[in-house]
Amino acid sequence: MLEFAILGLLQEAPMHGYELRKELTAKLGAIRAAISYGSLYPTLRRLQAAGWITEAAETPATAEEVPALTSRRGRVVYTITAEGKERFAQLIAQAGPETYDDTGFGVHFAFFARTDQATRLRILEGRRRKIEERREGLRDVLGRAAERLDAYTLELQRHGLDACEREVRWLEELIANERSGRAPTVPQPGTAGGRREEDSPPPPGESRKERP
Amino acid sequence: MLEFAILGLLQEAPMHGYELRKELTAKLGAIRAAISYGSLYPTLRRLQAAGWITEAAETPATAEEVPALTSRRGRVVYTITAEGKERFAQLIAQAGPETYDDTGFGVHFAFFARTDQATRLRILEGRRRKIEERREGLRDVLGRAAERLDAYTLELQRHGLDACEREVRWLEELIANERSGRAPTVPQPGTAGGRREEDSPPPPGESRKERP
DNA sequence: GCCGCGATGTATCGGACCGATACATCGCAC
DNA sequence: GTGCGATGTATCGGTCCGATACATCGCGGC
Repeated sequence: MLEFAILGLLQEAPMHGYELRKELTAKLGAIRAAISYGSLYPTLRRLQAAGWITEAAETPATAEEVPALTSRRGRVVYTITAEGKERFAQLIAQAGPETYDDTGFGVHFAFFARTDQATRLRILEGRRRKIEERREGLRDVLGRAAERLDAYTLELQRHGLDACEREVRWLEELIANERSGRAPTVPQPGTAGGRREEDSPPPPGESRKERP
Repeated sequence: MLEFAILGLLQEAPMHGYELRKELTAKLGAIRAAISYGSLYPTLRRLQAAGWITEAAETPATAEEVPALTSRRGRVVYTITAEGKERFAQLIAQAGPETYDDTGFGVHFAFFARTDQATRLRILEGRRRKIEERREGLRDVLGRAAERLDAYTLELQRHGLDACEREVRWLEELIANERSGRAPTVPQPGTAGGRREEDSPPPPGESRKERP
């Protein structure tokens, strides 16, 4: 998951760790609290070892001025490689069942602007199915096992059920939108030619179809 | 978290691993998919080593009938000890900031029937504060950094913001309800006078001192 | 002048939890 | 009589978190 998010973010610009964490937190704020350095740095090292990103100590722009007086630990800037972009594309293409759990879905969704329409649709439908299953499970418990559970547990289930129903509706809208809207499929990694606009996705969701 | 949930569940009845997982999944279905055996069994071992639960191989009721013909691996039934109950009470009393994240809150909430009212209130308010902070963060991003993000990411934030607002409202209701005396449930009065027989709520400091 | 303090910045360590996997038994439908 | 899904116990590698440590920088207050 983190690997995917990092590769996705670094395609927008090279960054150092701290910055990466901030951007990650901003982009994924809706689904995760904040990425821990305890996972970020080891993952960066792993990605570098795999050749998907390169690491470069920041050169002090004021060149010879500041030599090695205090052995300043410079910021380390990470840049994605061609292999890294390839890897990212591969991860998108693979997008399987693990992509449908809460975190996995959220992270993939956050990078839908870099995902082709067919895959977007596949992920949205997979997620919907998963949530529908969870919804049925909750309905079962609320129906059949209600008397075995205390009132607080039941209230928790009700709240969860409500969230499920709401998310299914949200997904329905997104799916309908994706299908009808003619998907100006965004910058495809690999297809070198053409526009390098990083955000020109189709307008998703939106739709204020509230009861008037 | 798992430790807490196991100690809580085993106070209702002794169980073996498989059963424990099923009950756990039913009780926490709203917040977690399913507990993995890869965490369940090691945790059981840890709890046993700490003396909070005891492990007993199930005795084949049909005693001498089935000796050691196939070296039948019997089911292992776990029972909570007095120290275990103490530990559970202690975990409730400690309930700090880690209790306010998604999973931690959910698990604690699921055992509110075994939690005294003051602690319930503290947890609900801590959770509310936390969600309010997340909400403000999302509003910030949607307000200030909106043009930096693509339409999908924005839609994700909007959906997250909506969920936050909804949860805050839910918590408000629960808190008001908790303060105004009795009744765990929020919207439905439903369950009238029924007394639960299996969950005897005799937690550390329940009963009187209610503020009508 | 200098002192604390919060933001920036890199990094490690132990532990919690997951997903895949393995293996064995039981009852039942085909 | 055989396959197959539910029941049942268990391990292993890997991901990620929370706590912690340490260093620099700019700023306001004393």
